[in-house]
Amino acid sequence: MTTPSAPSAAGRDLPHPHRSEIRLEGVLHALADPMRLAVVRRLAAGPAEQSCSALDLPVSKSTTTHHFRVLRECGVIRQTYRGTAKLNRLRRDDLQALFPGLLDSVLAAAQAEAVRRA
Amino acid sequence: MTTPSAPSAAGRDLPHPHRSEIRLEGVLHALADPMRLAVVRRLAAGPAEQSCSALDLPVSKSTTTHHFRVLRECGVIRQTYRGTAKLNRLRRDDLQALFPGLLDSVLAAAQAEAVRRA
DNA sequence: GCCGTACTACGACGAGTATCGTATGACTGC
DNA sequence: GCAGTCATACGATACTCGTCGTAGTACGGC
Repeated sequence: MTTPSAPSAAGRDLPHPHRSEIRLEGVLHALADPMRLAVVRRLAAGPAEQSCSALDLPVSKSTTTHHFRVLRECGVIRQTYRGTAKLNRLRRDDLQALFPGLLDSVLAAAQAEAVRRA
Repeated sequence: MTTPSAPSAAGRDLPHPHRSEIRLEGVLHALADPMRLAVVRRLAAGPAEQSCSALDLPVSKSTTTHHFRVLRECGVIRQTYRGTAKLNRLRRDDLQALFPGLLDSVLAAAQAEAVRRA
């Protein structure tokens, strides 16, 4: 079937909360899970856009999908399709505008704790 | 029934995690709940030490106790008995030493969101 | 068209948690 | 001693969440 008005590369759209809909408690809840915090740390440290499978979490595919969905629905990451892959990137600008310094503090805290535990 | 090894009167001690035992994910989890975040905000804004009942949360006494316990066990607050009341205060120093700027960022974010919603 | 890859949707299960009511313990003041 | 206040402990309940497996959809290449 021919998609009339949809470009093939980005045919599927995913729902994202608008900047004004992002809630602090949602962001904190999303970051409070170790698996999701690890995802955010790697998105912050590595390339700006990374696919779900590139992060290779130590859980099943289903669970990986679940965590990425939580991060997206809470406004922490933005997801876009690119062929069969889905690319993820941090919503740094939106988070910085809403909660200045919060993301950086959490990332620095995570880094500090990782160093401390090593 | 006479408690044989009754903990002596004024010396009721409550277990607190040592500074080195405080985990980032625990702190974030504690702060992700709206009720607990409200408690922390009021402890930060008001007098340094406030009793449990002084905050007058819109939940039952049992639930209030539960939330204070979570905050204490995650290392966010310190609780000490004073007569019949129990005084709560933020562990600002410990949190600042472990995760510099984190608590202030969260408090500022909560304040910003409260203003935005008004 | 057919197959492989990447991700999703759905249902299920166990663990954790937020809430409550009631009963209990600790302290203060009479 | 007795009563009142503050907070706790315990059990119950309903809900959320993290995890999985299986079945299914979308895309790209053969």
